[in-house]
Amino acid sequence: MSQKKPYMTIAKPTVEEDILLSWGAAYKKVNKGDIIFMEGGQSCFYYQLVKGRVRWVNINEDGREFIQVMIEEGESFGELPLFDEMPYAATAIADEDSIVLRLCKSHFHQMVRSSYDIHFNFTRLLVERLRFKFLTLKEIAYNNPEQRISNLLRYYKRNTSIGDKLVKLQYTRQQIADMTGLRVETVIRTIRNLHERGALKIQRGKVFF
Amino acid sequence: MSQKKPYMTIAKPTVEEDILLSWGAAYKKVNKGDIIFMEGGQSCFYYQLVKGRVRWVNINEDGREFIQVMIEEGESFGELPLFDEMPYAATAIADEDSIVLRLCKSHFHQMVRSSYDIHFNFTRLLVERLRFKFLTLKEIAYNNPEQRISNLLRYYKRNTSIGDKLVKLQYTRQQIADMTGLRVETVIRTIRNLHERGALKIQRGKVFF
DNA sequence: GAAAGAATATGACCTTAATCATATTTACGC
DNA sequence: GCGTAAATATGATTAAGGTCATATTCTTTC
Repeated sequence: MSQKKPYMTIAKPTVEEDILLSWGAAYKKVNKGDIIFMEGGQSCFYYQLVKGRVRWVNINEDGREFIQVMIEEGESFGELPLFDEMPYAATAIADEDSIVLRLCKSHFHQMVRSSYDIHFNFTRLLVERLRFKFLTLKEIAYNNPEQRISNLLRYYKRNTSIGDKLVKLQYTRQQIADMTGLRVETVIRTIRNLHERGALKIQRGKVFF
Repeated sequence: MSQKKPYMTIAKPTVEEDILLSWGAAYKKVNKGDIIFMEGGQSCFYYQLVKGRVRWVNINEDGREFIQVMIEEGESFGELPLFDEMPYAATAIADEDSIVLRLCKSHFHQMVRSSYDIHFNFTRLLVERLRFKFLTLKEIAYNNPEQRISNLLRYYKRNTSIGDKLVKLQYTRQQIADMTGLRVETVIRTIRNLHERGALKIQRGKVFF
């Protein structure tokens, strides 16, 4: 039950907690389902996830979500507007009860200016995110559901496990669908197929690979 | 004929030419179709486009291209590996005869370290590219061909023209297809429809809007 | 451990864009 | 201006994934 969750960590803790605190950041508790900020809104804060999980999504007219990034512990989010003064590109929603660190915009800018290393970490983070987008985009543009899902899983595993021991997927089929632009049913069917062909294992609905 | 081309400029000149030159950058001529660097390869240089156009693409097993970014004059490209030491995420091909500025990796790092503003410009560029990826991804994931294409055109126009005077699209149908993950025929048909409904104009095959 | 609510599963049918084939128009070199 | 290559156009057919409806299994809570 209280097993260590194998998180999908795209980046290491962006900024050390104590550094953020020294610049005046404050902890904030958010409940599952809470909206932290909204697509199109103006930005006032830098956010970093301390505990929990946040999904960073676009929501279309029919209420369908597209998950742009799953934010895991230690990762920053909502930093785009802090660098280009544009509105938020997507909405941040707590995927589970979470704790975030929040630093106001002006202090954030001072902090970035104060240290090459901190600044470089952000540059690096953006590069990693961009790389992931390059990958996702070519997947979605050219591959069939099976390849899209397989490659997402491969990526997940690479960022989640050491060695090649079995990993339990921490996403629902719906979330996979929302990350790949497919429908739940298609994801379910595809994962079933992969299971039948031995490419992964389904145990009580959960995916292991 | 020699009209000023309304380029799609996602970013302003990333680094001023004379600054690059002072750090030891050298001009290099490339012919239309030349490969500047290849996906998966190791990176040795920073590149910036002086003249012409470069497409930055993933190519799949069947030889189909997916255009990740169209690089316009003044923009940098291939900088991802310089920040994260990973291989190139895509292949850069000269879309027309072009001139690039090339700066070796170590000098690039010194340059970035030397000036907060130069560093910040890169951060900003990455943010803009990331924003564009967010946009493209949600388009591709959730919209039909018509919306994908319309939104691409809208984005093109915003980055290309001042005011709302008519713009001539500088992309072929094939390139639109390679940017949206659709097929040429679909793009052709969709643009025809848009033309029929008065959303844009086709004159001798060229698109104006 | 029973009930309620998520999440997963599965079948039948339908729609949309891909595919393939071929024609026409436009651009370009000499 | 003629010939060739590239780009655009259009019809017929197909297949892949979406849609809808419903069932089953798993998880959580009291």
